[in-house]
Amino acid sequence: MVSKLRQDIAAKGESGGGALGGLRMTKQRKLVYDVLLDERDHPTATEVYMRSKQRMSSISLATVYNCLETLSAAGLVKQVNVGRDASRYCPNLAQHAHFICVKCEQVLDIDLKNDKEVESVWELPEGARIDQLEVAMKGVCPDCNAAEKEVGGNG
Amino acid sequence: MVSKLRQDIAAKGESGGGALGGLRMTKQRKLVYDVLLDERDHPTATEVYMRSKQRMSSISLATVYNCLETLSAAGLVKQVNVGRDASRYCPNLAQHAHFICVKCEQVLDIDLKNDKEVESVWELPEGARIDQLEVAMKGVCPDCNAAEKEVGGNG
DNA sequence: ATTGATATCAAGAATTATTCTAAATAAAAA
DNA sequence: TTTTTATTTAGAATAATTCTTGATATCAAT
Repeated sequence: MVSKLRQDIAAKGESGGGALGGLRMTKQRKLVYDVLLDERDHPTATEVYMRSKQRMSSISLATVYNCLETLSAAGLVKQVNVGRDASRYCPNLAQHAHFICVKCEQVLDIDLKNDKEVESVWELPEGARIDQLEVAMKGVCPDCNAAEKEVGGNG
Repeated sequence: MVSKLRQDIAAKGESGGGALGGLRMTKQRKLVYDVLLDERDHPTATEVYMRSKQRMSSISLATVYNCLETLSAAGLVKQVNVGRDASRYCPNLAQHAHFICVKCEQVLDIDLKNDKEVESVWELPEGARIDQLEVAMKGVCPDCNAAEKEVGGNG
């Protein structure tokens, strides 16, 4: 049921409408999804709301939250949590980690190396079923790191 | 300065008192730390508060938050975030991941395999400095998984 | 012990992200 | 068109956390 929503959005890329086992492809959902695709900078719900509002002034913050939730449940979007900060959202479905720069606050996608598995480095408990794996890194991004060295020079 | 607090707590294990470059080893901090050491089930701040209150009825929630923050900053305690749930705290300083069971909500420490590095599986951006790495897994723990199969038997 | 400076505590107010509620609207099915 | 169901909207409610302020405790020096 949820997978049909997914298929629908991916295939059509249009808000043609149509029932999908109960889930509907609405203007709002399409808009929110487009906003995420257009600027892949891991916006928060509020940021998505502000961007969405520019194209559909009537949309509400609650609806943005609803849409993000629905899209996440449908597997089209990933909710990104780093520490206690507001959740961010990204439409990159490949397995990846997130890096947040404590200086400029930008979030970078970190891809998995070829032929590697995240799970392989952990002593996983036998008999457990793992549904989700969230990897978040905090630090200073290459840009800020370079800028820091130039100014401070304090090794 | 912060490392002295750390050393102090680790070495003495007592609330002897004493200045530590500004940071003080107070009864409250020691208590909060002891609570974490006594039951290593990754309690939330509120849970730590309730347990602490049994031993020091005058302690306040705000103080528990302060202590947890101080201990985290000192590197004695790790703040564990899984999704948007309340932060949990653990005194396990070895590098490890966390697994939370969506059924029983218990949190398990997942150790790193010998000779493995988490970083090794990721395409890390060159020039970045990584200060923190948080790995959180969600799923069903071995116990709940076994119980589930007995009852449902569904797929 | 007394004093002065500073760190910490406690209680409650404030903040913030998020979820909930209920009525209105839109879309699909009949 | 009518009926049914899903969704949107606005605002209230919630929950975790942080902030504020005055009171207390601790430290360092006398």
